[in-house]
Amino acid sequence: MANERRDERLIDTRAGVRPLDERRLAVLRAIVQDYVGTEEPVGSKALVERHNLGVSPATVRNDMAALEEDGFIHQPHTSAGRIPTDKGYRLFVDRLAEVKPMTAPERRAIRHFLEGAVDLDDVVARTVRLLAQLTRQVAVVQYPSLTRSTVRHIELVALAPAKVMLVLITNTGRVEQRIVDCPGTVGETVLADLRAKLNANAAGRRLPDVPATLEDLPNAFEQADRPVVSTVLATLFETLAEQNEERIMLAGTANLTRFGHDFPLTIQPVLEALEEQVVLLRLLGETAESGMTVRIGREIDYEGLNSTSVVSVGYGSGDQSVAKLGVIGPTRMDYPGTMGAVRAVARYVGQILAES
Amino acid sequence: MANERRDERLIDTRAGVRPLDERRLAVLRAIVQDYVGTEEPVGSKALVERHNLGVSPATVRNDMAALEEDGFIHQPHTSAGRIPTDKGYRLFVDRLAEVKPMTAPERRAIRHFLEGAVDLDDVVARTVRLLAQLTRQVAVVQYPSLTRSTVRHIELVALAPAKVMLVLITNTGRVEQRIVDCPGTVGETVLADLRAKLNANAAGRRLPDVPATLEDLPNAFEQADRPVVSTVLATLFETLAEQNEERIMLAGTANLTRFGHDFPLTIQPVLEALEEQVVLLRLLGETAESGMTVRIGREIDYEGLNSTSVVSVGYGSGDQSVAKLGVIGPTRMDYPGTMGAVRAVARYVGQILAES
DNA sequence: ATCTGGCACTCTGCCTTCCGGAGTGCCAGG
DNA sequence: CCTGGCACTCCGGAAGGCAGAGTGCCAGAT
Repeated sequence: MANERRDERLIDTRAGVRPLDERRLAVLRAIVQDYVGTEEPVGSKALVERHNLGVSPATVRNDMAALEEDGFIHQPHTSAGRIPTDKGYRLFVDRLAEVKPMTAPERRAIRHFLEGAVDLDDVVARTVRLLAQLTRQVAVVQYPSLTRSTVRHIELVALAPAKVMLVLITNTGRVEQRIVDCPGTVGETVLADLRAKLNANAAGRRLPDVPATLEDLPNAFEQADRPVVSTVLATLFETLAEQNEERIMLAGTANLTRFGHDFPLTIQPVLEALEEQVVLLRLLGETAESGMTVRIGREIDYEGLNSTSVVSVGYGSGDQSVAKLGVIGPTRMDYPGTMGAVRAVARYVGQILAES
Repeated sequence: MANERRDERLIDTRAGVRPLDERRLAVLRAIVQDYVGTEEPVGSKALVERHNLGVSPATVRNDMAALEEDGFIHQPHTSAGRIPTDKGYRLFVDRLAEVKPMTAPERRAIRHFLEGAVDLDDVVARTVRLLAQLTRQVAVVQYPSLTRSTVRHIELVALAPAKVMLVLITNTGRVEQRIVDCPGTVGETVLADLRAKLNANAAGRRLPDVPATLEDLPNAFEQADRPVVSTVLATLFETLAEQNEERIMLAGTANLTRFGHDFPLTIQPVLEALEEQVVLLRLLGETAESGMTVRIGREIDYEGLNSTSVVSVGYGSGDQSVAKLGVIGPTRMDYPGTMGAVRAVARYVGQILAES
């Protein structure tokens, strides 16, 4: 008994002012669960009725007072129930919640739904819809980024004597194309030669590594052809480097209507944020490289999303993540369930990408 | 005087039960304008104060009673002001409103903003944002459709011995790619030959016309290669025919918050509709081939959008329209302004597309 | 030392009531 | 055919009242 207590004390150094004993944590957990379920401030009596805490409401009240003093819960008005604060959710997520795994039928359904996809666009589209449906929140999926992918093929097409179309195809199925205006006519043989050399050197490499391997390529050509080759290479490098081409797909905005009672105020800034690709990209970008990231309320450094939480995770075809996905919902969300869904979907998209 | 009356009678045969004289129309116009401005039912007294109708409130009341009987306006409750009905807006749009042209500075701004686009995606993205901003409503832009475009280039890339990637590039800058699983190995020479023949026959043609010109192509190849050629052709035709690949871009959903006072109810079905590409495509699809189309409230045969209006128009690089764009807003919208913005934007996108 | 039952207190949410204001329809007179 | 006047209706907000839920605290029980 004494030992247990000591343990908790150690764990809780950061979390609160005073040591949190087992029961208090249980109370917090119960509050979070009930509040998420009912959307209404939860009081001591209701708590002991719905969870068998084995103590009386009065005792729970004492614990609640302590939890409030430590900033984990909060009372909208005197004589109302308690609501978890951001800090309370944080503790809940970190210590009290288990990611809820999907059931076997759910997993089958996910798998089956994603397998029907015909191309990359479709994979992303299906993923985002699925995620929105599973979590009943707003889902965001980033397209597999160019940076992390490898080159599958580079194609050059002569459109006009001095105009070449450059097509870059990645292992994730993404296709980027650019028109190159060349400084002079481009012979078909040169083009074929260049095409062959490009693919020989670049195919299979990760995009950021490509420029290094091609640096000396102009020297392999006749003096006369070097300007053209250099121009094409420049465009290629530019395409490779272009980070801001990162695209994002969104679904489930209709779920915003279930956000809260005080409508326009809550929903407007969120809708605005969702329209800004930049914001979404930054949001996903802040996801940890491995493991799931949960950001809660004020932890998000974008004002419009201060009353939302974001659960995000990387996904990829191999062990390495090539892009991120996640959901955005009210801070009052079902964290275990949401995290379970996000993790499962990420896993399966990864598999699908690896197979194709 | 008598003549004038006869004219109106003729014009109004469809619109109402009784002939509508000039003043009654003026009253309707004033009601629509005021209601759009204030969002509140408008009464007789306020009307005569704000518009110089030259008659007393009592007279206006008589006109209003008539307008109501004919179904152009409607009273939310006894002793409240009047609100235009869908039918009222219809009459307003058809007979009482002039499309409001953009001012010169506005036109310059539009032009300038769109000219900054670097590729097709960017053009569409800029267009939709611009439209949302100008109208302060939800904007929808359809990508230039494959059907109306012409082939710029067809590219074949060998990915594996029996795997070919087919890339189709259209004159509007759109790129479609497909992986073809061939029934047997494909020689590089055959591939080159096929590529050359494909482009020779198809380049410059409108997409729907392409299949006819390529029908006999397999016969130009050795017996042994015909299965491969046929497979590639089949995939190409499939890609050409695939109407449902029509993509759409959306912006301005945050403007939905300005829809009405009774929130969740109004906004939810709209958000749901906006997530359904199919619905949006059908919506745009119903736009007339030439001229602007305005659909008001119940005229839209999709339940979720029954309290919205849609203003849409085709746009294109030449005189022919290659896709549609439009905005979705509350039936209570500024029709002249919205129509002006939609028309102007469509015109400029067309120009931009034609230039590139 | 900790939990518990009891009690007085507070506050919200809802319902009812109650006007003032806006708007109407109708009628009689210009 | 228009207009001023008038009685009527109804919405919307303000004020008051009441039940219910929840709290904090204290004294007694374990």
